[in-house]
Amino acid sequence: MNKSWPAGIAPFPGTPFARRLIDWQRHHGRHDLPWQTRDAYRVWLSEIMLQQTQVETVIPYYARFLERFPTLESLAAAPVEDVLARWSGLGYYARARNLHKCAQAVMTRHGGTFPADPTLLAELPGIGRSTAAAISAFSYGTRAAILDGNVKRVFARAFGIDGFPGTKAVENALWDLAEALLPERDVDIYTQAQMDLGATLCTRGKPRCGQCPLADGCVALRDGRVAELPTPRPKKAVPERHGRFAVIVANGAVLLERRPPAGIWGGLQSLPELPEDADTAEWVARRFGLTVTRVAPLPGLRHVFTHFVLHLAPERVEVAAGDGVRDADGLDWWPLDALADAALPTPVRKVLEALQRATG
DNA sequence: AAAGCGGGGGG
DNA sequence: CCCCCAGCTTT
Repeated sequence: MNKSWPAGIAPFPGTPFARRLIDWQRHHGRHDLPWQTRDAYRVWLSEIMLQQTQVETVIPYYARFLERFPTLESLAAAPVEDVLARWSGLGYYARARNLHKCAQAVMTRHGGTFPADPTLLAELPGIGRSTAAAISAFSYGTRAAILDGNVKRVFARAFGIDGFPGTKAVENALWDLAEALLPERDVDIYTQAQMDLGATLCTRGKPRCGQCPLADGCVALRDGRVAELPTPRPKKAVPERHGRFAVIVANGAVLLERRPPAGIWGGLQSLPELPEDADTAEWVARRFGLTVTRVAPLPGLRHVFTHFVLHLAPERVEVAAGDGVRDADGLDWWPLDALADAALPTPVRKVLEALQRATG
């Protein structure tokens, strides 16, 4: 309340910033997104899915997820494997593991109801300061500031804020601004307006400044700096890694191995990873107690992560029918026609779907 | 091919 | 606390 206006930042001329956004939202914002309810469970689910992921991508996942987990109770009671299976393809799978933990925490700590206080929300797994504010504003009308990528971009341009928003100093300045600009009322509309303005007008490339309600006060537009703000992340070289994966097939099923709970593709089902120098047939025979009848390379795949590039080299391994697998913990023979139900990362899904198409 | 997108956890 | 990590889509 009554936060002091940040130093060196000029207020918007005439109509205040928040008023402009709220007025704009009523006519030009999005009002028909499937999670625009006051149901905190649905709001929370959407906000977690929307972390690092755009609206259009989220919509089908959101629908399929709610179909399987219609209530907080059903989600909390489900095995984490089922949660990961419905998350498969969305990426950042720690979000799904935290989502599941969070559902259980809300059941035990809060009696099955999400708290309205953003501070309490932010103590739950997977919910940080911005997500907590969004959930409480949308679900309960709480007066709390968000600061997501859209807001950072709008602020950086509108107020001419230099510096990469990932650095502590710039981020602190943006949070101060977010708090100072927060309106007294209609915070839910204001919050949606910031997201919608950033997603539909003040986009990264080709922003539509001609339609922007902030145009007459926008520092970046005035100074011809729209294209250079916000300041981009400093570039860094990404290392390359190589991985060999065994595609062990028998009787129309493939052997999947659950990955360790943390790290890349944590908790997901994947293909067994071959050691760099191992002889494929020998390693598969020893590791799984299977009799290998044939090994053949499959087309490789280049998969780009933010911090490294992974070259996947899959090898098709045929084994004698009727062989059982030794050390069955975390291992599953998965029918190729049931891949839709598997908790697979996208590149592994690609490899297996190509194989399924090839073998019919 | 490069950049964008919130939060968790380790050093 | 700061730095690194994670996976997909869009441009």
